[in-house]
Amino acid sequence: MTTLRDIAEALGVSRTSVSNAFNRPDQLSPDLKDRILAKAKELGYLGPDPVARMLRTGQAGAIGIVFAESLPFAFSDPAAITLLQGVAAVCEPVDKALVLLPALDEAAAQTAIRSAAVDGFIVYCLPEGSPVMPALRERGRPLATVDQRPIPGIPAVRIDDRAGAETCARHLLDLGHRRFGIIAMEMNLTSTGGLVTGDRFADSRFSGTTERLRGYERGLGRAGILLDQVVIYEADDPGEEAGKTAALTVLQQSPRPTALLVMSDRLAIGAMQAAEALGLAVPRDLSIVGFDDIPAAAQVTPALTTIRQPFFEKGRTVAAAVLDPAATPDVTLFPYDLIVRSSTGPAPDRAVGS
Amino acid sequence: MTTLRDIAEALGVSRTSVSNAFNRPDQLSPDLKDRILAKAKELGYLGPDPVARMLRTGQAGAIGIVFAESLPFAFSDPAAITLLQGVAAVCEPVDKALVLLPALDEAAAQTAIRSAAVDGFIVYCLPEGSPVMPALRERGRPLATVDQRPIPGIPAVRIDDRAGAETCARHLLDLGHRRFGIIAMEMNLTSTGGLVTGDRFADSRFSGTTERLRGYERGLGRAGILLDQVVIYEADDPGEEAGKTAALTVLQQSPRPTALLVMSDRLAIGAMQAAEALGLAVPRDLSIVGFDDIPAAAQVTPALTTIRQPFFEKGRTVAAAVLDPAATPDVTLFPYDLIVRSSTGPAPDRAVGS
DNA sequence: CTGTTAGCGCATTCAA
DNA sequence: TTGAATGCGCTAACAG
Repeated sequence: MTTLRDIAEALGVSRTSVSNAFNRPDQLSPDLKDRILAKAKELGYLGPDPVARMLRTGQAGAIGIVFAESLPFAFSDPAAITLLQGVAAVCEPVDKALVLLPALDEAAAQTAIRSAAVDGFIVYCLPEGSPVMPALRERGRPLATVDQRPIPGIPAVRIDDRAGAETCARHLLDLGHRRFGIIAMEMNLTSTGGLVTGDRFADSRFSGTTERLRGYERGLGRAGILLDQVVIYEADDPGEEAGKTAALTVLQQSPRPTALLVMSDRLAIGAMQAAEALGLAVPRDLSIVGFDDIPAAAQVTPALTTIRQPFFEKGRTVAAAVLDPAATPDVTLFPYDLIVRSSTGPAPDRAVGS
Repeated sequence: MTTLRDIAEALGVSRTSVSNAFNRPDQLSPDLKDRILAKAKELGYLGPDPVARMLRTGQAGAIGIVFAESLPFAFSDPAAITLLQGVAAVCEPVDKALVLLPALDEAAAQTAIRSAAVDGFIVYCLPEGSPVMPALRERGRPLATVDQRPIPGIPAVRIDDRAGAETCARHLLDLGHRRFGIIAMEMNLTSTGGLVTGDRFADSRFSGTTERLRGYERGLGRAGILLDQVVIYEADDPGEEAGKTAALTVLQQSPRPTALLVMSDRLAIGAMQAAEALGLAVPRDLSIVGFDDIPAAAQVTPALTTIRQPFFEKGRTVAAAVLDPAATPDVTLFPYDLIVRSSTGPAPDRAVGS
């Protein structure tokens, strides 16, 4: 392998000059520069080794983003993709590459994190208590979190999930619904899913799940409805299929809920499929409200009522936080909006005066 | 900053032992190991510096993937996402991180490529003649390309786009269509789009675009139809909106085409929106065939007839090629399939015997 | 404009 | 088991 030094020696010039020929061509007489470049080509020099440069300069030129899931899984999540777009939108102009780091296998993740050449880490949706977090802190690089429980001293960006969920519940209450089902996201990475009771969520490792459940609870509480009185099903993964499975069970309870509070749009879309399979018309027989407002939410039929949150902006903001930690507030709370579309309507009981 | 040496000195042991304490804990007496780890913690040692280790070992533990577009754009492409899933599926088990590198700005891309700490590069859909390619070769790392013109000596994975496109044309011909419109993908990164003639495509820098056009040409040729006799519109970007714009123009030509050959599903979905806006029923008044079979193709109404290609598998294959270049054939051609759904039907003229 | 000097932090021989 | 020595390839000061 040819190095800087080889070409310096071959030419009888200093290593600095060779380095300059590549990095600061204007600090060199054009003639010398050309001779150096020519000789470099002749010797098959591949250009300054990026790793050696990093070692010398202390700059990696990349920022890492760690996902709680496996990467193929993460890519199936439209919310994560949009977030990534926001991150990329700020990294690209400042010439930082993006390094994707999965954290499903926590041991592997720790190794990956310890050996990633990055200038900082974005941490997405990690469950509480994950051993990945300590590994991250040990790297001593700037950190910022998105969509997870804020950690003191580390910039966090998120929305008020609890308030968003409460808004969903109130929307349904306002429409006259009184019998509810809840389809919950996973409580932790190894959930097997199934019917659960509200108190189980005390153990939830995912902040979004916990908060949204509390929001539903608070919202329903305004009508005197307790979580014990509602059917809760925890999905076993974030996909549409899991939502369908969940809804199939929830909708066979009696009395059948007239409204479903669903913690994510993907699950909600699955729930709509379940309703169709059961011959239930949405929203006539059943109202469904999702969460997130992923692009598909507006495209399904009927279009999904949901909570919109600004994933792209959130991505931009975390990226900026990692790039300039000093200038970043401890927690950035983004606004959310209830987007009322066609999947929610008046409670059927009401129509018959019950 | 604390280093290996600091802790070695503080403890009066060798640097080797400290290194071993972290990397080969079993090569050390448990007692010494514990003392080292304790002292490391005490001194605030962050663990072996990944960059220094890379320099020493020559392994970056990551593979790069370069996109022709900007990253936010690339992420909006369902095909790219699925490909990425495949790539991730093979990188994850072997503990390689994924480094995303945009190449829209070619100068910036060259710098990014020269300074990326990766063990190899996957190159996706780069236009022919891009200056990014030479920069990539100069790095002297394993390379593999997907969905672009194969370069001798570099493993390539793709499908036979030309044959796939020909299949689309024949399908429509078989249904009795004789008046066609073509909605083409971009010919190069700076296309402004608009109505074009077939010969313009001689200049196309994107292999998929060129090949698919040739395929349409060959297919239509079987019925004696020349490209001159069909309306061709080049979209100015890959998104649905561009497809709608294109179709709006194409469908206002007279005589109006009864069938649209569209080079991608995203454009085709846009074209369906255009048809709807013009009050044209698909497939009664207009047949549309896409390309790629992205997930949305099955979900739109009517469901899109299209060419399915195995993006996930393609991702796995390129990744494997970069990881083990020796074991890789020069070009891997994947199969494709015409998926006939509801967006294509008999030509309307035929019904009235014209 | 050009060269000299001095490490960046580590892992890997090899010998003890 | 442990340690000493060596250099991976580069760039940033600084001096000429």
